[in-house]
Amino acid sequence: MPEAPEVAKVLAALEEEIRGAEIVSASITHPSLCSNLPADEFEVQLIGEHFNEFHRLGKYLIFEMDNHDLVAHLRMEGKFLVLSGQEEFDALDPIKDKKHIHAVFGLSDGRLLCYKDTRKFGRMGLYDKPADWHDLPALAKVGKDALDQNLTAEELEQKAKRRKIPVKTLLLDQSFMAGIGNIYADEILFAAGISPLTPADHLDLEDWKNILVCTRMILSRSYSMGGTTLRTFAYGNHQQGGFQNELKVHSRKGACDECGTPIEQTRINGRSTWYCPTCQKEK
DNA sequence: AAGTTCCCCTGTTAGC
DNA sequence: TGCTAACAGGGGAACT
Repeated sequence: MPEAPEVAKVLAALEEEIRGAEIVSASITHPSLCSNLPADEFEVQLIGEHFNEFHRLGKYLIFEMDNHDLVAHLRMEGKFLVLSGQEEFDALDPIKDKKHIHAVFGLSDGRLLCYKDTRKFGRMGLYDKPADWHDLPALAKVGKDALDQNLTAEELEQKAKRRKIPVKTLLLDQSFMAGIGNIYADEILFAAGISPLTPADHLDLEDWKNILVCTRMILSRSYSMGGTTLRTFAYGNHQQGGFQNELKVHSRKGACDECGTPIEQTRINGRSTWYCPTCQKEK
């Protein structure tokens, strides 16, 4: 479940390892991984390309190459592994690892960049370079990143005032604000003292200022802790996060840290949702 | 325009 | 103990 902090950790680790590297071979064994091109064409177009620049928008990873931009979304379980070479690949566990590697990119120094995704939900798109990477087709519907300093509470309030859906559902809408997933939506609303069930149009400008401050505080804190590892998240091949130890409501059973009221679990728009009925008021 | 439902996947967990 | 059903979840398509 990589959300903005986890995607940022993955991207930073990759940039450290493969910035400037050239792709000399490409093998895609799960064709639907490629969202906008046939897999064979995808493979051909990547040959000779270099990983020049690394960007993140919401939960998307953007690799600027020479003639293309590669846009990847890890969804729930996608991972990039950087292996020293074929020997290390051959030594992988066939059931736990090899079986779930759906793409292997050979680099000019002999290393292998592998994409592993147990549930095959992740996607990659390869596009001709646009003038601005914000213009990439895969990102057309993605709103401003939650950590974008140009994002204001005023525009959130404007967008939200015509929406009757629960505020939690709106926080998960990537066209509203990008980068928040199920874990941080719960944590942000706890920090803001707002019930996830509150209809979005019941919130005023002060509420949105509050939500935006809490969003930035929590996402930044989580990034500094290495992200949240609840199930399987890891970056830099094996490194796990630490923010799961600081979660106040998400996936927690038992008493609220602040007031002792039992944390409630419910389902909002099909998503498991945790909140404190005392600390978080419905408006 | 806004909201709802279904689908994609497979490993893990809950329940009988 | 062993089986099955439910669950986890982001985003996109199709629908009302």
